[in-house]
Amino acid sequence: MTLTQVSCSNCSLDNICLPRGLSQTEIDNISKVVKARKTLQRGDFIYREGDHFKGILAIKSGSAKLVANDNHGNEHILNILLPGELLGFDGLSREKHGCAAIALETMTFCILPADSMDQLFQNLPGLTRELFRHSGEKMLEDKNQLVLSKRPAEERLAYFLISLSERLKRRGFSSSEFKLSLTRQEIGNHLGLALETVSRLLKKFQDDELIEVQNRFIKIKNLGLLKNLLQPLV
Amino acid sequence: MTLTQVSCSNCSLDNICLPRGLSQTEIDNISKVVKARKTLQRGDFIYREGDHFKGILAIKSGSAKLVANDNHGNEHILNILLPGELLGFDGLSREKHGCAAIALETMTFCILPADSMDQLFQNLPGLTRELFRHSGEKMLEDKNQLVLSKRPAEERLAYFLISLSERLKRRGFSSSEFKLSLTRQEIGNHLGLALETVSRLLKKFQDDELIEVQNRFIKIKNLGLLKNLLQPLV
DNA sequence: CGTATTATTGACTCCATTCAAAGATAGTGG
DNA sequence: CCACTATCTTTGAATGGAGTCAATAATACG
Repeated sequence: MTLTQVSCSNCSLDNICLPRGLSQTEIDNISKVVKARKTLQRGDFIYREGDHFKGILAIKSGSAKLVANDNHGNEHILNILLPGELLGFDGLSREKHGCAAIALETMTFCILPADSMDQLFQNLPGLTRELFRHSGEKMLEDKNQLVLSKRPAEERLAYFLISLSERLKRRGFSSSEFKLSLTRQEIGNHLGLALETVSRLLKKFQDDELIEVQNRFIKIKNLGLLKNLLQPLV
Repeated sequence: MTLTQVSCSNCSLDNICLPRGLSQTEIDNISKVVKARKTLQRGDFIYREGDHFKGILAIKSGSAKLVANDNHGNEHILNILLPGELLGFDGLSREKHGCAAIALETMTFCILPADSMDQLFQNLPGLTRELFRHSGEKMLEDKNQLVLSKRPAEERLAYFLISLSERLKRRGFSSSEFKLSLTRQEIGNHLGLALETVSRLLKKFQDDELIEVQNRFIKIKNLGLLKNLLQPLV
């Protein structure tokens, strides 16, 4: 993979990515060390479990999944990452990645290289705080997922759809219509459900006129009712 | 609660707490801002959900639980914290705590105050890295829990016992005999199981001579066999 | 010593899984 | 462009693991 210099100040993600809330000088400083990698295709590894930590990544376009493997060869999809979101934190503590990141579709991303991070900590306390903020945010999401994992199948799937919708909205995409770049298998894996259960529930949601499903395209028809399904959460 | 000045350099937790791997000068710098709070009792709140973030805490003695509440009044125990472990990260991103922390038994802790953190980031990149390391560590644990939440009851309980044992060992406590400061209810809540299931499984583990249970005292008799139960994990 | 909380044990029920088979979709090469 | 294949999705029927309900026993606590 080749690296190219990027400019954060004219990036289309400027106010949803790292620099959010930083001064122009600070952004210029970041620009100096941020690199962009070229395009990946569905199934390509962004990094593998055990890979040396090379930095925090920001998704510019496309999406990715974080995957942990147990020693029976089962994949566990821990997280889905959308444009403007950061990944790589799983490599922060041990210099090695604790799980793999895999492209779900054609995607591009930027890198905040590990070797310049210490220097950034010293020069840009604002960035440091922002990174902590982001990592705290990720932890809260994990907590939510953990609470969710104890809830019945219907709630899990409803929450999954709502959460995707809200995250897409936050990034300026349509929150009511989107394409899932995941198979039923992958959704089920992520939520701890059998793929058949996912299929049945999507059908049920459609029958109840909460959503419209066309293969991997989802149209949310009644967000209110969908949210009612997870009354007990949040 | 009253705060008192502490010295990190002669703390009994010196090499398992924050300062691990920092220079003497750096430790002295931390000492200047770290405060200690007085003793809490079982059931006391360390902080509540929604409380303003006041800093990262380090447990000196005793244990605590992190609890999230859904809006039906159900508690969800997200994590158990042991001596030498850090908490408070859930308040880092939004300046407000995302969950509550409650003492499980008599306990004491130190505080790295929020208002001195920016200053520390600038002066002590080593500490910043250490904090990131710790927060990354916590995220890996969360990932493990997430993977675990999809596994059958037996594996979840086995993993819970093994994980406690290993964490206690790392901190210099006995890894084969310890007191659970949790009720069956709380264990079940944490693992997403009914309290009856926890009771039945502890009995089963005892019948299989993996452990010895005496109320809340646990003695691990055959760690190897216990670990076999979770072949598929880690 | 008596009361409240916590733990054990059994019987029954149900949600989600597994197994199985058929149908739809996407991608490939002739 | 169509046929062919691999992959993914839907749907039904049967099974089982863990939950719920209920009653008793043990422990902790004032």
